[in-house]
Amino acid sequence: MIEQTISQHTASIVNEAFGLTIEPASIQVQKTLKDFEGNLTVVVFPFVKAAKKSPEQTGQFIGEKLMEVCKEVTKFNVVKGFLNLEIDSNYYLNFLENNRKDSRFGFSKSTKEQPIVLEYSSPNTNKPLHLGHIRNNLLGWSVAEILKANGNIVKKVNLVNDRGIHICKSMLAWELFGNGETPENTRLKGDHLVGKYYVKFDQVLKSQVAEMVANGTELEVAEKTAPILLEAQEMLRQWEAGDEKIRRLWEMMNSWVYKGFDETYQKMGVDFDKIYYESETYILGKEIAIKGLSDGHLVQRDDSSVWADLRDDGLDEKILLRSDGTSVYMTQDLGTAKLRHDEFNAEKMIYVVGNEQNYHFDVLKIVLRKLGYAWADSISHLSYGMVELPEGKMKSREGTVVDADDLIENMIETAKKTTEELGKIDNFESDEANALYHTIALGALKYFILKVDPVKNMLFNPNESIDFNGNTGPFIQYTHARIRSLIKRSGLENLDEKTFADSSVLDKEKQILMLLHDFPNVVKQAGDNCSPALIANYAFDLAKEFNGFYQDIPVLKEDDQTLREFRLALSKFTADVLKNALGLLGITVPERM
RNA sequence: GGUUCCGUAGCUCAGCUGGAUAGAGCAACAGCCUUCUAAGCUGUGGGUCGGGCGUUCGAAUCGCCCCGGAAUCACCA
Repeated sequence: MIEQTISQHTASIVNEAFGLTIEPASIQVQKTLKDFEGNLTVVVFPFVKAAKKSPEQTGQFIGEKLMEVCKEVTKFNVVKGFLNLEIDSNYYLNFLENNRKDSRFGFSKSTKEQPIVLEYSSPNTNKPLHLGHIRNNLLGWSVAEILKANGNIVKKVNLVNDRGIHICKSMLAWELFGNGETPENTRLKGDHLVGKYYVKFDQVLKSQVAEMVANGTELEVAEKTAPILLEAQEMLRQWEAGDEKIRRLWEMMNSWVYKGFDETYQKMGVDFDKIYYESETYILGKEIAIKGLSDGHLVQRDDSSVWADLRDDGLDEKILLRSDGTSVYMTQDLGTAKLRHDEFNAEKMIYVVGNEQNYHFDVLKIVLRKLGYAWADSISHLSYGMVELPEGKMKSREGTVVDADDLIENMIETAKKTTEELGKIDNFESDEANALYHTIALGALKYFILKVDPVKNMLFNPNESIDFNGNTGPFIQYTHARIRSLIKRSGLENLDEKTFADSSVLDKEKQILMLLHDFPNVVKQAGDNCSPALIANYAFDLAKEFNGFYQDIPVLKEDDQTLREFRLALSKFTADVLKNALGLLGITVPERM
């Protein structure tokens, strides 16, 4: 990388001339601002004191020295404390030569042996997926791809929350009011059917509570003792006792949900290497707690409940075993963490879970550390913000959730409508057209979600839907398609044997080359920060730079054969990088659109 | 109340390991389709980077204090 070369040279120049020892990595070499001449800029303020010269003189001095030792630097100028360097176009042409045929440009080879285990999705099986789950799923899948691109082995796991009181609520309501409805005889997607009865339960519960209150019961009491709620709790007890009839009902309804989820997962393009079911893992963790107690890391109270005391770590006390000896959510997570760590020999374990559980993961790590597990610090929580609607938070009770399936269907419909209006598909087969609608719709949705920094809450306005113009997935897809068509029309698809060492390069082309040159860095940074947003914004910058330039330069009409071929090669490489970048976001690029 | 996170243009978001005149897109306005895809391009207007103090050659970026918003603090998951 040219930036590093310059850093190193600068460090040794500064060391020799001013006696200042400085880490090359801490020297700032950044892109030169648009309005100044040059490509890369060294910030020389940090050396001024040691140089005992003015910033301008210091810059001048370092610039002259750099010209001597660094052949890639062809010119320089100094503005205040900024040393602007012009980099030899041949450097970027060589870069193009050496990388443009590499279909995995920007990605590292796998060098690791231990995998990173990444958990995401982790749905409840009592209702269909909504927009919040979409953010989780897209983030998880994309981060997995980005980590792979950085040479990691990644195992994607899903811990399905398939048991508990919420499931029993759906089951009970279906039993009472279902009239034998099934996905087959209602033609409803299984998860939606089950979700319908979860809502039904809530309605009945509410009316029972209202009735009790009207008859003089206190609200708080009513909310805890409504008949249908007691019945659901009884059902959970029977489930835990292994009651055959309840188990059969449970299995049947869960199987409906899984089928529905699979369909949604498939549409989103996400998948898993392993699926855990909480019904199989919820008992784990108890032993860990018991052992922790006998090892003296935990304390037992008079009612025989078991607690972890985290007050030394600035947190509170946390219960791990109830007085009846059963485990809580935290205890289960201790168990599944250990299971996962042992099963995969994981180097790292990442949990993609919403930021409402930040506290939970803080506690989880500290408890594991307290219990003496050395790998506690290999756990990290990839926390992400909520998706909010213009009215505020999504609330399932108030019917303000944006359903995942509905949203995807709407987007595909919009993509279809827009495409037809633009008259783009006149010569498409219907299969290709349908595939295109899906590609564009999902491209828009994925980009919309992933371009936002994960830690931030984000806003989704269903009325405005998702745009296809501007800083969007379809814009980048469009740029790619346009390049592919350009190459196709040129009849020069195979440029692999050509070299462009002597081509003249325009400033704007250099800008594009510099962006392409940056891609491996961006991938690395995205990996370090687990942030698809960096990739998304990079892809947009690249597409915009390309579009803005080649819009007005006639590539195919160019008389100079070498220049034409150079521009085509640059275009093709840009298309490949766009494809690679979007691939990390799960966005596919169409050949034409 | 304690803890954590967020606050940048009318709206949605970049920029944050301190660097030059804070950037995009949308919306608004003005142009560009006999020229490789107009899902595009070019231009105009729009900002006390929530507020204050501090650190320094330099702060949207770091520290402290306020203000506003969110999450969380269960023998729920």
